[in-house]
Amino acid sequence: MSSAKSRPVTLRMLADTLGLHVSTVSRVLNSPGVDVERWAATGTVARIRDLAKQLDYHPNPHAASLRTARSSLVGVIVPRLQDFVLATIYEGIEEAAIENGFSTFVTNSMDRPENQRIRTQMMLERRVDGMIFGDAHIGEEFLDDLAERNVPFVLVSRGSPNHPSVTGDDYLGGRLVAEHLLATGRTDVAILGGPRFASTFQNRVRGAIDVFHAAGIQLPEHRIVYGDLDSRGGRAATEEVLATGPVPEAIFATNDFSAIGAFGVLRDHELTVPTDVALVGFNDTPLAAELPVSLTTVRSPMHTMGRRALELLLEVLRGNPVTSETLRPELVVRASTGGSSVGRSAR
Amino acid sequence: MSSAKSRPVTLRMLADTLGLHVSTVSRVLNSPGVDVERWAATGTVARIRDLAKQLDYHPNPHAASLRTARSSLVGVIVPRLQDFVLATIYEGIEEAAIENGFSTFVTNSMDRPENQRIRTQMMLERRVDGMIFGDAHIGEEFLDDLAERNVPFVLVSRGSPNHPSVTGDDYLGGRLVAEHLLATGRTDVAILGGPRFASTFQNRVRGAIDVFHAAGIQLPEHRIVYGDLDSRGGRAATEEVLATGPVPEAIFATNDFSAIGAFGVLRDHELTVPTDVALVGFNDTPLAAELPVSLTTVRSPMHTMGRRALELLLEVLRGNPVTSETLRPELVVRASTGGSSVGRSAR
DNA sequence: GATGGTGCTGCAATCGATTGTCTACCCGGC
DNA sequence: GCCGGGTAGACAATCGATTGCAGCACCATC
Repeated sequence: MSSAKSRPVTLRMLADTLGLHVSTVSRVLNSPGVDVERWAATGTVARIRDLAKQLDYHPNPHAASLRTARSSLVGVIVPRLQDFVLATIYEGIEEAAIENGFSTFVTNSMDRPENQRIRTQMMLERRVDGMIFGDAHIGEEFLDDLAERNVPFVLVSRGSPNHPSVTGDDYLGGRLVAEHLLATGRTDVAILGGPRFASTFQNRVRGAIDVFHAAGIQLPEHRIVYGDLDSRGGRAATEEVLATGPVPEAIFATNDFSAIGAFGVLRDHELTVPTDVALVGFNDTPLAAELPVSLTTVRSPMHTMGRRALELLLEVLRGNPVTSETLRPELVVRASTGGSSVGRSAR
Repeated sequence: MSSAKSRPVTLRMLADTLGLHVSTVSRVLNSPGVDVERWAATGTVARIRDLAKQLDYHPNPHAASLRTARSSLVGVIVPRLQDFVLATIYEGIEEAAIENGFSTFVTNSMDRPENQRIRTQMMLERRVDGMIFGDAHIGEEFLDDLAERNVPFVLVSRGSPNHPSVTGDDYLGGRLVAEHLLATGRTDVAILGGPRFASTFQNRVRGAIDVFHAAGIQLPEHRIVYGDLDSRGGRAATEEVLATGPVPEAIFATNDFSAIGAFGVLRDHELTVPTDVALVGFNDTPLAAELPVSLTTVRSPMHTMGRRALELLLEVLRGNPVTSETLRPELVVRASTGGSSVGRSAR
């Protein structure tokens, strides 16, 4: 009745129906384009290829991986896929993986080192060819261990001095924000600084601080609040800013989600953006442009970052030397710093 | 110098160093708990297990899959991982997969049927044991084809009459919203209805319409706008609502992101939420609670939905009969319909 | 006419685990 | 002394593809 789940076509089936040996068929199907002539007569090549197409042959990846000890699999670990930024980076990774005949496993570490370890272990047991980490912690020795065990990997989004990575230029991003704020006349600025273990946030903060410093402005300690930066965390951090000092002229939220939380708090305190307080986010997520008061932010090439990370990993897998890459961010000025009074995207 | 990437431990190594046969070792390591006694003497079992632990043995999944024709892999296709809702569902899927010794591949279809086909094909070539689709389209024959080819799969989030699925009760969700709006005195309501091919949105709309209808209210056609519902789409849809009729008393945005777009448009038109227009979203994403005016919405158990979908798939894989499941949503009343004037979450 | 390519294809080992079938041994019972 | 029946474990085939090594035919060259 039901077209039984017919066993997949194997190399042997092809070989037998063609009266050839599996090895011949294998070589022909694995040789790209022209240099297949090296392995079989033109007619034979055609017959093999035709039959393979006709029967919809696809090699069993488990058999191939068993033999070659390569799996064309990469493991990806991110803090959290719910985070738009990481989801986008992953989309880039996955897209590039497909283009290169690779497949990816993703999992969340929730930024907890023990998860990172366990999940990495699981992926290695699955015999992935390499790993991509989006959740590197500053000063962690885990990555060094892995490198010592010769596990191929690259970092994305967050960097680490001794390992190849693809990141945004967060330091520059931070500088751009600070310069924009200075240029629009705000010198009393609070920063929602994100977790201390993430290079992204720390570099953004450093960039901003350096610019202010160069302008002769020293941000007092209570103006920088560290902590988790989802929209909830942004709310908490902003409350803290308002609780520990006078209302600042501007708030630099080092990601867009925390900016949304900040918006809410400011509104609760009957403070208007941008007249009472200017607000800047980071990442230019789609929401930034669509908020009631559109958000000034820094656009970072998240998708590209993911793509490049995968491509870098491929280089590592090929045994080629690689160097870390830094992608250039771009300031997007909108209404929340008085850029354009319309609540529309500037795109 | 560098601790060479020592070849992984194999069954044969264990067997040889213990002076046993691989088959014995295999059986012992694969037998759970007690009935291992069937295969080897107590002492032998201990020796095998100890050595396996000591050498950190992990079976080569490719070898096992080749032999057993099972991979413990599942493929997941979602419209887009950037979408918080789908990302959360996927997190649930992945979590449950890990607990059951499975691994998952995810990919985006961007809701385009040809992508769905191609990506599914790729996953089948990777020899996944089953598939989970989060992007079912109403009236599409692709899933029927797959079912006919005996590919095990389940649907999640969006349902389809003839295939097992785990969904939220979107119809009920729609009803809850409409009842709440009626109860708070709004009868002229516009609905941002989402794409027509997605059961989720369509059921939410139907639920709302049915309630109004039962109350003797017939929503005019121009009050329901269909189309993509990211924050950008929500903006466009809301503009259309305002352009094609008088300002409604309430807007039911069938997901939270479109509600954010709606917020922006209303603000541009100098309309206040909830006094001029009430606003309701759907999904209760974290942003909903943190918006300047916190958003009334419907909480749907996204994470659980993902978990159940994977568990359902496992039942299918075991050959057990399964029935679709519907998870109960919950109305969360906040400031955007006048529920609580504070911009805080009610949590 | 022997030698040596070269062009095409076959042989067989191998990757690591799973699993149906067999065997050797021990024990008790008659 | 022989038989039946466990127990503890070994043997060997198998999954499907990859790849080093031959082998053979045919032609050209010296």
